[in-house]
Amino acid sequence: MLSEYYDDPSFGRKPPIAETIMVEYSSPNTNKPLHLGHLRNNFLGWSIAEILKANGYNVVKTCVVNDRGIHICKSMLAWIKFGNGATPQSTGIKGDHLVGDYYVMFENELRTQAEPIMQQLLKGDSNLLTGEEKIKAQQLWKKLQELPAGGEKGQEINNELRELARYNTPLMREVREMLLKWEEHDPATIELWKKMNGWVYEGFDITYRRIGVDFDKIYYESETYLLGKKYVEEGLKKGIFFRKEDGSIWVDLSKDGLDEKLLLRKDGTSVYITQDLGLIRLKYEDFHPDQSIYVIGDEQNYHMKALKLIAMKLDLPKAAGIYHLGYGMVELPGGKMKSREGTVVDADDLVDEMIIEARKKSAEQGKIEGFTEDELNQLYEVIGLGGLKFFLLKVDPKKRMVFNPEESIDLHGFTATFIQYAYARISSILRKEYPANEKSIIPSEPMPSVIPSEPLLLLEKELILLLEQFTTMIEQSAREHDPSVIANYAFRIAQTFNSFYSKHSVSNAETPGKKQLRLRICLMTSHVIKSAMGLLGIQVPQRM
RNA sequence: GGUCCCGUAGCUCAGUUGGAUAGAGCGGCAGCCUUCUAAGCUGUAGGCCAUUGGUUCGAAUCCAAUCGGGAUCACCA
Repeated sequence: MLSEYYDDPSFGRKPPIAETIMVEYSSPNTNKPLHLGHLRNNFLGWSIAEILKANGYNVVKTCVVNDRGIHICKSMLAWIKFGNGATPQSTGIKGDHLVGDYYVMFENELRTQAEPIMQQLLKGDSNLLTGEEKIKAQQLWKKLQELPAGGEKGQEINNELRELARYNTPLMREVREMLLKWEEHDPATIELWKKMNGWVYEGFDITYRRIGVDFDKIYYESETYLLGKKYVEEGLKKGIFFRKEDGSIWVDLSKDGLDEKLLLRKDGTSVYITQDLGLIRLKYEDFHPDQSIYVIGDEQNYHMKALKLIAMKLDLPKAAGIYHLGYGMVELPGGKMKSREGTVVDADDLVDEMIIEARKKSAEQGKIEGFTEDELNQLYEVIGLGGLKFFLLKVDPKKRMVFNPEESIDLHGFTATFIQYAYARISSILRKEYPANEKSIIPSEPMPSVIPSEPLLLLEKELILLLEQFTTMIEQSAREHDPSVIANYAFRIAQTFNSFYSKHSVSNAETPGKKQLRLRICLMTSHVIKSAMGLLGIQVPQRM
């Protein structure tokens, strides 16, 4: 094994096969900047795509941007009301953040407007409401009177009342009007929508580039949200779906353990799942994927299960190849992230912080001699960003995880830095042995094939056995859709190498044969580390 | 209430196609830099694998129940 692959940077990867897999991930809304949860999604999606490529698949990375709907209208309305013509240029604020700021302003204003209505409702006075809502509010209020205060049920009703209050504010009325205008292609509304979305995309681009994430194809919901209706008609004809008295169209999934699911509103407009069905077809026409992986939070398990079932019932192409990679929420040590409490960790801020921290810690280490300013900046980027990616990818995607800021910037233990450090040490050895090849670290002349006469030492053997497993790991991580398999593996390699390194010398090996053997082990280890980390989207430095 | 996921060391996590003394990292304690980078290495303490019952020669792993945590069940997306 060693003599065959020691100098093969692509060791572990498989030859291409004629099978296409689409990986959909990231899929942001355009009313808010990216946050910590999105980072887990992005890193996961990107890494899974790489892992599948390493298994020989043809991979198409896609992103479905949710660029339309009431949420973006909220930002637009707040901008009209409070913006005074502010732009990213005039304020110096990154586009996605600027738009996000107006979204927050909208929510604040909404709360202010809803409060007096809520107070009225709580007094049992629902005269501010009309029709069905008035009746509903009265019913809710009566129920509330019968319940003990502070109970869970009471809280629920309270929330429903609050929803009613919010819904009936002038602000919500305005924003709904705006959405209607958008749907009627009102030129001014569309223009503003395009402008503000444009700002968001500029902002997203910067973030994506920075975190090293990209896509082969981007779909916009504004272009796809009307798709899928004809499949509903089709399903209706085939008798898979049914129509209720009010005209809405449903599918009964109770035989499959789910409930009835709405597919088309009574007014004939589509819902989330309708456009998803359309998108399946569109994706198929564009790329003919054999499998389609959706990287979406596990709170959508139910939705994705329903989507797949319906697609199978409709006999959409490759419906059986739909796979939902549902990942758990990222929580903070104090609990969930809540925008209301301002505990949302912004993606851009977090990346900045990680890099600053990398700089600080490097200075503490006192290891910055002999680097140019550019090299240092690049190194901090590699360490900071790598640390963040590794932290989010090292745990099983399916599980909820706790993001501890202090732990995430740690450079010791089960971290990217630990592995990067091992790589830098190997590079240092190889640099010394092959000074002419500092850049490539690959010797220009093949090493003489020396069959070691001495038996392998324990750590040499361990390391070789571990290296041999790389192919298996790549297979396993793809099969389980789990980059943490690779992260764990890379760590074990680095760990074993560090032990080996401190116990046995390479350049001053006991015999020339041993030296050749160890050089090969080193070379191969460095290739495997670089390759494994590459699958996670993490770079490794020659020196650090 | 129905469905689904989770519960392993003080903390964060591996291990779950059943197999030998349950593994890492952090944190604690004790050591190691005149030899290839100490962002490292070595040693040590710390666990009734939520609980109870079952299947089995054998269970952290499979089954059931219970307790605790979470998600979801919208004419929202």
